Amino acid sequence: MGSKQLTEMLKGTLEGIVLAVLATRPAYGYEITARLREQGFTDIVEGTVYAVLVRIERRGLVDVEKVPSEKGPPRKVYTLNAEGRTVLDEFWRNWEFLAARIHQLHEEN
Amino acid sequence: MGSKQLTEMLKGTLEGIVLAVLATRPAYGYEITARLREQGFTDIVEGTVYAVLVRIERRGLVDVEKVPSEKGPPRKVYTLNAEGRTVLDEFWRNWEFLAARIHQLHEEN
DNA sequence: CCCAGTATTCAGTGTTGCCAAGTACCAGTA
DNA sequence: TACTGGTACTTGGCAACACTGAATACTGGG
Repeated sequence: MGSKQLTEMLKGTLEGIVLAVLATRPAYGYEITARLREQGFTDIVEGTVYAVLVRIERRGLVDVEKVPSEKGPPRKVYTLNAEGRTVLDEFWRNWEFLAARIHQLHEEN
Repeated sequence: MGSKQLTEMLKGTLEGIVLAVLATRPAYGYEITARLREQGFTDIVEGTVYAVLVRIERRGLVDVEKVPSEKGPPRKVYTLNAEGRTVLDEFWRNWEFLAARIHQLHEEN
């Protein structure tokens, strides 16, 4: 990434970000990467997103379906399932906790 | 930490948090740990904070002074210097960027 | 003299995002 | 046919980071 700091910050949040993207609608890796790039994560690399997807699939947070593409190899479409929604909810709680503490620290400066 | 998720989220932010604490006033490791615990990071362990302090000292973000304590071994008091303030400012920028993206994602759900 | 509280250090572990390269499939073009 | 470029996924190695657990050291009170 542009900043080493931001890279470290993404650890732990990128997974939640991907889950949140999938919560709006099912998607496949290449698409998710593109969407994140549009949304400002300009330096996000495909390999990173795919690694997250492999992980959340192995942990059973998503259902996977292979869908043929006219433009290339088959897409692996990921759909957030109940388990994933639970983890996403936990992510939001943790994020809000952390954001609140950090906001407080920012005020004190 | 209580949650593995929160642990991962702390990567990259804990350093900023410590810098922010030092920005309010100089402090030593044991004290910082205690303050963070009071502020809600109940499961933060001393070893973790000390590791951050070693790192930011090695990178020249703080000035260090050994101060005798009546209650135990000498304290290493850390003071944020100009270099550290620069890194802290960068942290705030990165944090706000990330928080904005994630907030946006939260709205879309 | 031991114990609890204060205060710091350090080796080892697991998770994570990044990097780089490779594989595979298709359409258009020369 | 051969070549290029865009699409789409996989993988091995690396560095950074927070956590664990244990060790060390200093002080005052029972």
